[in-house]
Formats: sequence, C-alpha cells, structure tokens
Amino acid sequence: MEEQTRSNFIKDFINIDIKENKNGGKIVTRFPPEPNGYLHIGHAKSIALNFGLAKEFNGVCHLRMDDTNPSKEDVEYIESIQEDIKWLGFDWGTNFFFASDYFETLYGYAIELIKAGKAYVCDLSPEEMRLYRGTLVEAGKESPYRNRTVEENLDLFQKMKNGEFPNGTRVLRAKIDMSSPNLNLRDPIIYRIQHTHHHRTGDSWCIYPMYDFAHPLSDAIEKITHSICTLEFEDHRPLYDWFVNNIETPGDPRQIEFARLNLNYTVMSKRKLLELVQKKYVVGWDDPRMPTISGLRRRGYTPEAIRNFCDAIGVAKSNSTVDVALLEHFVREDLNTKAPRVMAVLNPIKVVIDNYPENQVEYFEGEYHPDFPEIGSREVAFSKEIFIEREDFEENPPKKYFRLAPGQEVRLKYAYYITCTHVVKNDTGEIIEVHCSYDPESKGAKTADGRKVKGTIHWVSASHSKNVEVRLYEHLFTCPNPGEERDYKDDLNPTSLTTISAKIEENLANSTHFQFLRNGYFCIDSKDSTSEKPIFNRVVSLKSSYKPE
RNA sequence: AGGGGCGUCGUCAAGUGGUAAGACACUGGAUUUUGAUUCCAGCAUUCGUAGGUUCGAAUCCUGCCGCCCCUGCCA
Repeated sequence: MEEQTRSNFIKDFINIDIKENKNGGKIVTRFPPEPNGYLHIGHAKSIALNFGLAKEFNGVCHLRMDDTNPSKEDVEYIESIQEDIKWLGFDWGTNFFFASDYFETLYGYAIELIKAGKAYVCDLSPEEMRLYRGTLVEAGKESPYRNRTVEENLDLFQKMKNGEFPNGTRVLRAKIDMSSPNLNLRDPIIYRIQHTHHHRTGDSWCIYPMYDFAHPLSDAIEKITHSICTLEFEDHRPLYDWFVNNIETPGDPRQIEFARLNLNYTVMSKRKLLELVQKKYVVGWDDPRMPTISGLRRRGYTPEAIRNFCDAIGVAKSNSTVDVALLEHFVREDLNTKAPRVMAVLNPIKVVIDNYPENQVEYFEGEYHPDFPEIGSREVAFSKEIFIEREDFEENPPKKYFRLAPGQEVRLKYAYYITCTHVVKNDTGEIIEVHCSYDPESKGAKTADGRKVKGTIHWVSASHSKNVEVRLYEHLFTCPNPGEERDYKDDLNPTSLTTISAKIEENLANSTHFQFLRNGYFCIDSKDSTSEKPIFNRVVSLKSSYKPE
C-alpha cells in the first residue's frame, strides 16, 4: 500500500529553495485560520498540504489564529478549529500561536515604517479614500495627508493607539505608489481604529492591524519559510514582499499560492455556511449535511478518508471543482475495511413463512465481515415472521430482477431459501404481507444440490428486531453549482434529510460505524443518539450496478 | 494605464523538448451467501486555438480565443 507522494509545483519550489540552502534548508509552514467560522473540507486541503509538506521535508507546521479583526471572531471557533485539526490527525506540537500575540511587535514595526518615511496617518474618510484610490484602469490620487512629517505621524499614530479618535476617522497607510496598476500597492491601510473588545487582548488595543500587514510579518516573526495561501492573494504578494523587505524581521518568508478546493453539490464560502447555520437551514455547523469538518465527522466520515481525498485531489493553480463522488469513494474505501456488516431493514414489509413452525426460533451465525473473519460474528435470530425491504419484493418483476417475486426463490442471507407463494393486500390494494414457503434443506442459506439462487436479500426477525431512527442524507443542494443561476438558497435540496424508522437486528456489534447490508454505511449519531433511542446517520450508500430496464 | 493568474479525457491531475501517468466517473466481462467488495479489460493519435522554431513540441516563440481574481478601514 506504499504510495508515492506525488509531486506538485509547491514541492518543486521547496526543493529548489533547499538546494539553494535558503533559510538553512529548514522548512516551516503554517495553517493560519481566522477564528470566524468552522473549518470545512476546503480547509482540510490546506491543512493536509501544510502539515504534509512539513512532515515530508522534516520541518514543522505552526497553527496560528489570524485574529486581527475582533468584530468577527469568537473563542468558540478557536476551540473547534483545534479539535478539527487534531481529529484530522495533524499535530502542531507546541507551535500554537495567535497573530494577537504579535500586536506589540507589529506596532513597533509600524513605528519603524513611519520613522523611515514609509507610512503615514491619513485622515481621509472611507468614501474619500475610495475616490482617491482610482479604478482598475485609472491611477489613484495621492492623499493630501501623504506628506506629513515623521514627527506628526508618530504623534498621530500614538493618539490613534491611545484611543483619542473615534472609529473610522484615521488610518495608518503604507506609502507605496498611488499609480500602481496593482491596487494593493496604492498606499494600503495597515492599521485601522476599532474600539472593539478582543477575545484575547481585551481592551488593551483600539487599533488593529490589517491582514496585508499582519500576515507577512507574523510569518516573518515565526520564521515561516513557505507561506501557502489561495489564489486570490496572488495580487497581494508584491505587498507581502514589500513589508518583509522594508522591515527588519527575524525571518524571510515566501508566499506561494494554490487553488482552493471547490466541491460540486455544496457551497464552501464561510459566509454562506454561516448563513445556513444562522437562518436554520441546517441544525448547526456540525449538521451532517454540511461540508464542515465537524459536519463530515458527525456524518460518519473518517479522518483517513478525508486525508486520502486530500492527497488524491492534488495541488495546482487552476480553478477546479472536484466531484463529491470522489470524496464518497474514499469513505466507502475506508469503511469497507472497517465497518462490521449488520442487517437493518429501512423500508419494511412483513414476510410470513407459512411452513415454518410457529414459535420456533433459530440462530444463524453471521460474520461481521466477509473478507476479515477474524473480526468475528454474531448470532442472528430467525423466526416465522420477518421483515424484508419493500424494494426486495415485486409482484410484477422486471426482467433480471433477482429478488423476491411470486414463484421466485431467493436466499435470505445466512438463513434459508424462500419462495413467494402469495400476497395479502388491504382494501386499497396495498400489499401488507408477503407469504412464502422455505426449504428446510437450505439451512445456512445453501443446499446440497448446488442449485443456483441468484438473489440474496437481508432481513430481520419481526420479534427479534428493534425500531431505530435512521437519517438518510442526500446532497445539500440539488445542482452541481449552487447559486449559479439564482440565489444559492433556492438550490437547497428539500430532501437532503429524510428521517425514517427502521428495523434492525437486536444485538449490534460494538462499533460506531456499520455497513447495513446492501444499504450503505451508517454511523451512530454522536449528538442525538441514546441507548434507549438509537439514531443512525447514513454516511454514504453502497454503489449499485442494478438498473431496472 | 489596467494588473495578476489559469486553459492536458465527463471531473481532478502528472508531464519541465524524445513521442500523453494515475485517480474518480463511465462501459464491458469474471468471481461473489451484499446487484457491495475484489479481479480483469476498455476509456485523450492528442494537450484552448492559429502560426513559427526543431530531426522531434503538451513542453520553446508569436498572435488570437476563453475562464478566474483585484477598486473592504474583511481575511
């Protein structure tokens, strides 16, 4: 199973840097989430990339909370982020940081820029600043405050820090080039006034650094060597480099951009995910239909499946949308080897075996896994009345229907062969009972004559099964690209969750994940399930090559 | 006076001048007490396009075409 870790353009860059002995050949990456939401599968790609690179090149990967905007951030998110990364199987060791840890240093860096004549306090209002910025095709105009003296800037910046000005009245800007075709270089804001309580620094600051300033410098402080981010920051790289080059810092990080993950039939933006949670379209961040790590975990996805998926999708620079079928493939692949097989009937119809003795109960051994007998087996009770899936009986079967039909013989997994003799219907013509006869010679679901029975179906004994709640999930959205043609919420799938009552065999294996034979992979809901009232989530269905004509 | 990126199979994606990997999906077929799993086979004469350089081009050059990102005191 040893797999060649595949190459990508980032590894190529790193290999060149190592060859040139940049940073003494050391590799330090970082995963820098803003604690303003829960992590999702797209973050998993970045996490796997950053931690994976560190591991492959014998380096380390830091976890850094990018908490420079207290108005949007919350400690709840800080906790969930750590939990999710750990659950995915990655370890930052002792390298857990906060951008807010660097506020004092960052402030000093700003002073350094002011003293060098490379930053100034600007009094333009937000609207004025927008006007002065110019447009995509026209140069901007220089701020009238651009040429204040160093002393005046120092004094004003000090007053900003001291809380002497209200929000929005002044900012600190880098003095770069108002006519740059790259808008990011038109004297970007590096500090804004925001009288907001910060979840870590409390009320000690009322000015907060902007991402473009805080990020490269935080990287430099931590001596990050390779700062990997998504494509939309490509335009910011010259600014990233400007700060690193114009300020005396411990490190010399380099920014590399890659394409973020998109998945079809879902949305990935934090804004949309937040809205789904806040407006109760889903039950929470960990709703099993959400593409969040906590949602996938509750749905029954395993860390291995997610990691294998991240390895498989690759890392490149072209915008792309990965098919969810690939994610589903990796859970099936993982659960196939791990999940004990068990029988549950999701849509029951009663079968009465007329020639089976009343009150008789037999127990058949059912292996938990056909490929790994060592994981054991259990005894499954069999009796005169059983339940099978409604879809496993057809009064007028199509061609190549291998299941139960009038006069047709079928194998009951582990038990006997049965043949349908007749059906009982109610007043409205609905079949309420299927009557069968069984072949006593087929005990153990095989016969000495070697006769072929093409179909094998699963079942539960009516009096030896219990009712459980099962939650069936489908894609959260009905179309591959939600929001492409209208508001994304209008593309929400009304049947993304179906709750049903199912019949399941009595004594379940001691496991969280199961394969319900012929149905799919299921897991116990970690939040709502109790021993009195078990609840199962369908992780993913089994593949099926059955297609009725 | 616009700038920055990206175009290789239905979807991802290797390929770095020597004659198109792999995965998912899909289609056949074998085995099967899960129409699952497993196994085997098929699936880009061509790399957005048009020219050029070369013995040889997905890879180099030029021109077109298409798509994405950038005018928050968000990250």
